[in-house]
Amino acid sequence: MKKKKVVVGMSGGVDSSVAAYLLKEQGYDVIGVTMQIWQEEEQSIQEENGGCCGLSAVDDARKVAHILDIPYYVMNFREEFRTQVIDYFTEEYMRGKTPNPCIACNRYVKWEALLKRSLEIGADYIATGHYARVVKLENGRYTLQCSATPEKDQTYALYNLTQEQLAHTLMPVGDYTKDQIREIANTIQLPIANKPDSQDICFVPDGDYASFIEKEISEQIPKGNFITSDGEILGEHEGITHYTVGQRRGLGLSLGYPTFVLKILPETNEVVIGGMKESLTYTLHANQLNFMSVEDIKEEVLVLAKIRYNHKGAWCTIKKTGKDEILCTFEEQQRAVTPGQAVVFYDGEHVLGGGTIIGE
RNA sequence: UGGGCUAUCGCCAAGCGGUAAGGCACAGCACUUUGACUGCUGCAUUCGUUGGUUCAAAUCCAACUAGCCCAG
Repeated sequence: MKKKKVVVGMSGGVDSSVAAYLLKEQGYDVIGVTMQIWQEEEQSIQEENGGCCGLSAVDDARKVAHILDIPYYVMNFREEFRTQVIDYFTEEYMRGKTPNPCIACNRYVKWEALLKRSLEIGADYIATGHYARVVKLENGRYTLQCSATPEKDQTYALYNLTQEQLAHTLMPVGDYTKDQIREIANTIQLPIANKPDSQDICFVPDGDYASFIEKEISEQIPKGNFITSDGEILGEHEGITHYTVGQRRGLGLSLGYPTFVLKILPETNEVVIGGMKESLTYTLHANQLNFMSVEDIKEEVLVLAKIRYNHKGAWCTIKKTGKDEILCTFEEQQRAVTPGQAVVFYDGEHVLGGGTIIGE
């Protein structure tokens, strides 16, 4: 029987390197690929930050591919990354929303552009080093199952994948814990075994995303007023792109009690501020839905929902309120429901689906 | 111009003769493949100024300065 061919997206990090190794051990015909998506920054900065998708990655990934004795290529996805991730990122912030670039990158760059090109070169699957598991259910649908390590579960960032994409996806790392993965990397003596985990937005290595946006659109974001929910002016803000709903630090407002961003109003260029209690809500509306373990939902369903990465999850009932709109009613109040962020629904260990948060 | 009140960290604010609480803000670190949240640590050798009383004053007294309130 002919070996199945799989393209592994290699970032040069521990997880994707071990993913390649595991697949090779499992008998796949493995091809290593690093996606070139962003290449402005200095290599030194990139390395310090351990970006997940930078170009310094190429050197490391190439070394690993050599050690594993698999073919290795670099593919250019800068155009897709620019339109699907960077443009989306800046546009969302300009609209007063808070985007999640990793989710967009996964959906449109990794699982659309990379998958397409991989299939073109004869691959059966693409694989990544994500901590998640692809499973096929009895109803015939593909979905994601939470990683073996709950603390390291990355299904949230992948909720947006389609059935077609999942059918061609392998995530071998999801069956292991982070410690086990590092152990494997050490055992097979990968030079990157102790490379730190990636974090922060990969195309904003210094973490100053607000300045990045101003550079992108080459104009100054206008200042405006901080107001209370009653409309009282509290002070001046640095431009709506500097804020996100739920944010506390960096407001410079001293009202005597902790204050949070409640709403961002791009029409009036105002940022609404209030106390902890005001940031709580029982409900959430979302659209741009994507279902995974089921084709759609007709009745109300009780699910566990995550409204941000690293959210522990909260019980709620979900109910469709339109063709592409859903209402989520939580059993307990949730803090800082943030427009632009994703809400992901879990049916036990499986991803039921998710969407983009519109508001309360 | 009389009379009264108040002046303590960027903001609010304890302190009432025994050697500067706390909250907010801010900074750093941790956490984190998004933005955030959260946690930890730091943050007035000094109490409007100048004198005085006292072993000892932010705390008592005096003058000065500034602000607030009432009377004109």
